Amino acid sequence: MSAGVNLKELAAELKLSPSTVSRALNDSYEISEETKKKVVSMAEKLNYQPNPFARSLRENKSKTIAVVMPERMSSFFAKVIDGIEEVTQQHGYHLLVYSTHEDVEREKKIVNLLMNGRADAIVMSVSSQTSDISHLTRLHDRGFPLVFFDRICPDIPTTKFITNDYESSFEGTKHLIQQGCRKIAFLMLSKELSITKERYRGYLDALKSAGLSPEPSLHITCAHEEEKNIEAIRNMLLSKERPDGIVSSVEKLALATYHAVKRTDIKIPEDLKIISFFSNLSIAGLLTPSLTTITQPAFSIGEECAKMLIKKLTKPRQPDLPNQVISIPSKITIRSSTIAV
Amino acid sequence: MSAGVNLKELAAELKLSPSTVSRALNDSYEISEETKKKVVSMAEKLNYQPNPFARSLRENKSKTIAVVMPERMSSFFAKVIDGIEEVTQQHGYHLLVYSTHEDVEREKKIVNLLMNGRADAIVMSVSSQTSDISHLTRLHDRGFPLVFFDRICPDIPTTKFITNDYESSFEGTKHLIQQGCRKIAFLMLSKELSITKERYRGYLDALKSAGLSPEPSLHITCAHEEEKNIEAIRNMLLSKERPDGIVSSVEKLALATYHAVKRTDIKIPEDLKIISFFSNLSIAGLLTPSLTTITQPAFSIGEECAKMLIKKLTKPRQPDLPNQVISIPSKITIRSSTIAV
DNA sequence: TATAATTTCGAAAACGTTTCCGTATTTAAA
DNA sequence: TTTAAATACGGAAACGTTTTCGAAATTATA
Repeated sequence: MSAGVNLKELAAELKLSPSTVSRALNDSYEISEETKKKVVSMAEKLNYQPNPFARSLRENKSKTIAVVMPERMSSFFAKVIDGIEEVTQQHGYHLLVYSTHEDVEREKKIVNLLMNGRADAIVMSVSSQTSDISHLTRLHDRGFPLVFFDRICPDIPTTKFITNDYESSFEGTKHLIQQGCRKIAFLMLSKELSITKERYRGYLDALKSAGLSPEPSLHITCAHEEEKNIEAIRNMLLSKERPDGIVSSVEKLALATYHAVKRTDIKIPEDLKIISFFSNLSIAGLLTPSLTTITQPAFSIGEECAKMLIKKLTKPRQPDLPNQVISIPSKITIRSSTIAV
Repeated sequence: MSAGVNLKELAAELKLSPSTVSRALNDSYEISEETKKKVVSMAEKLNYQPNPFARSLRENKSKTIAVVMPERMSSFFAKVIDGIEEVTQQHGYHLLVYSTHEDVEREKKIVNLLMNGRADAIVMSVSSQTSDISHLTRLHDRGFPLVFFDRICPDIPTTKFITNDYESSFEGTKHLIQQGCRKIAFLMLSKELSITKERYRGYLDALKSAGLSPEPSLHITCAHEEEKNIEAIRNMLLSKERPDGIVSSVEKLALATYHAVKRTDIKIPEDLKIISFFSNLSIAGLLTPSLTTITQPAFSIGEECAKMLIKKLTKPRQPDLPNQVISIPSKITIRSSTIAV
């Protein structure tokens, strides 16, 4: 491992004290322009790189933000992180990224590890197993900057970024009804999740306002293995109460539905219409038939999370992150899977 | 922000010196079992969390590994990172993740930032623009632990993890030929990339061994926007030299091909057969027709990268990372897109 | 019993920054 | 001309660990 010069050596080379060099590099007003020039040019010549740990130790901040999310293999989360990175990188921040794999125990472990100050803030989307949120409240109670996105904890008084889950789901369901559906299924992740609650509520209200009543056997909760999901959906599709429409509150289950349909002789959209929350637009257009989607503004959500945190972390005397829910609307794109025939 | 006790305060509480407490917590042989118990239990009681920066500064290591890759929105890279995380997490390492967005300037910036020791090692897959590799050689020359995967730099003498690109491409092309294709196109990312070179070579050799000759107009290089790719492929499909088979060396271009085909009346596999390097298996089976794939062992590649680095970083006197290319075979799964008709 | 070895712990240095404090020199104000 | 303020820098402490060195107390050896 190579050394590289440190501040003391750089100072010796310049015949200046370390304090002066440090101040010169940090553009302090106490240093003359002349010596600043000298210091900067020598620093470049010797390729001086400040030690981030010494700096973190002294300043008590790491210039690092942690992202904790349930999975990586999802275009939604990938885009959110891209959005976060876009703004944090401009401010010289680094990103620690963790996947909980939908496992609350892993989530707890990660959060507890992060409590030691390795990161200056956390942006988080909870696992589908997370119902006990004591590890997160503890974090927040300690004054640790924390924002949520998508899968939020409503009870923790901090800033949360979501899409208009209720309205999108309502509109999506309404769209199915307008296209003639009368028995509409709802596919979801764990019922604990904020997003499923909201989307479920939107779905129910849309049914109600159309005079339709929900059918419990048409409400499917996500299992861990894809194959199980496919079979559960297939069974529903072949059951007595078979639906003529599906609202999927999560990308994964829309794909599982297409798999399930492939194993039957059901035709989309003739026998079954489907709309889904979905982020991978390229794929949505490629499915047969192409899928009507509710697209969440993933990149923007990431950007907004990051902006909020950067402001909190870089401005001098910022108040706590306000207890508010910021909603960025989704966009419904109608494709073939919901065309009335 | 909350404090939490530090070592000195913990020591004061125990009426011991900081050095003793430190040694007790690190299970040093110099400390009696009795005081170890006391220290550990008090540490738990006060929820003592060692400051990672003080530790990093003192020990000159960060327990952090950086991952630098060209994009996040790819199931291949997502799976690789999952694999890396799987083993690093077990050893208490953290992951800094960076996306270059296929931009070599961003890649350089990131690599230069990492030179200051924020991470103990880097696992890297270069951008498609990367031809000048001086930023990477400099890193390696300084003795910085560095491994490559997938898109490697052959000229940097360190460990690289790839799949059997040449053979897979050869076999994939051969498969098309066996299914009756005679004019086979090749879709690729930048020609600079190790993977395209190898896969292209496999493709060419397969053509040659079948007595076929390559047609330059059937070799398409990836552009930045998806739409451009789709149009380029569509133009090729409608040109005079239209192919009856396609080998796509990258997932993105297989999807672009399906988009392009949708805009013509060409039928897969009747008029055109296609095979592609592809990681998103669920999607591959859902495309119409389902796509014959060459699946890289993404998760394993990630695991192996991490294992190699962990060994280097945790064992006491390890030699430099050996200059070798480790290949983990891909798996070809034949689906409908290459069925002879 | 005297000496050597072992066990168990403490004091202090070190890691590389930033910043508080002090001070010499120069410039402005009285 | 005398005093006050501004400018430009150095010395040293501090951040929270780990570890080197040393030493006291205990145990084993001669």
